[in-house]
Amino acid sequence: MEEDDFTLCVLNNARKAARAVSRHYDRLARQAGMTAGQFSVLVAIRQTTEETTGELADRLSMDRTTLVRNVALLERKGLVASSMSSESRGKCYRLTDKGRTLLEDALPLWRKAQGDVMSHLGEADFLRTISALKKLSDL
Amino acid sequence: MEEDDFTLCVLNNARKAARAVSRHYDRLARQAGMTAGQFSVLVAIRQTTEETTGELADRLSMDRTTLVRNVALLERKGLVASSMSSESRGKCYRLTDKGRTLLEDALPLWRKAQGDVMSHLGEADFLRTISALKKLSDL
DNA sequence: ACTTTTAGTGTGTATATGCACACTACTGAA
DNA sequence: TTCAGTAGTGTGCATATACACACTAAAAGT
Repeated sequence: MEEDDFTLCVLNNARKAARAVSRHYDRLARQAGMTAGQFSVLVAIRQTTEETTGELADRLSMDRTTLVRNVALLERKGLVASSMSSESRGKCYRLTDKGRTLLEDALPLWRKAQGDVMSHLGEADFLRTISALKKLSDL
Repeated sequence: MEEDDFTLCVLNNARKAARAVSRHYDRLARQAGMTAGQFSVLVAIRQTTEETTGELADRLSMDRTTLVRNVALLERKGLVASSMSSESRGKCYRLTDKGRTLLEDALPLWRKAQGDVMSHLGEADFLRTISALKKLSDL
């Protein structure tokens, strides 16, 4: 029967995994003067051309208002600049030079973190894990 | 060569997945008057016999101080009670009757959430995903 | 023209997360 | 017996997360 096996709780396992991963990347990111979350947003903005805040938030599976505050922080730090988009009445964001440089500094640390996970999981499981996470994201 | 493919960023994907899953479970949990995170901690405490705060935190891959505040909140809500352990100089936690009842109320919602994920992933992928998440947790 | 819909913006409040730090009390060795 | 180590506790600060709510302005219907 096996009802209510909490070792199979997706919530628990997903949060535990995210906390563990975040901690690992965070410790490295701090060496470059930012948090892991900030790194994620910077990367997302770098890939952006003309995305509205809501679209960017969707791409990160993040609440729009969460992103607003994250980006506001990055603007205060001088890493990101915003302006109104010509079409589509939305804001758009871009990295400042400082932001681009900082991201460049953080890249070797990111590569190390990725390598750490890779060697922890093994190459085959690494790709399977990524794809499992992606599938969960569009729940 | 394919250097620096951020679609393979473990941090990004893990956080995205956790946000998506948390949101889903959270919306259901709120119907029972708690958050998804509180549900997780309540479940963990229910399984506890004589665990110190640090051990409980480890089991959740959560920082000890984060857990302290989560539990303090649950105590204020009257769902959890704490006392000093006889051996091992640590605190130990237990559900109050109110906590046990609330958890009971939340169970059908939890089962629905698990079912939603199950049907989103398919049964085989479900188990593979859980095991991938577990592996990430002890990074 | 004006009013409604709609696509976008931001703020208030509550919770979650973790690092740095400080505190307390057993435990054991000089 | 005092004192260093250690296993535990909690707080200050900064950030992250999301829901409810309120606001603004473009688009579109009448």
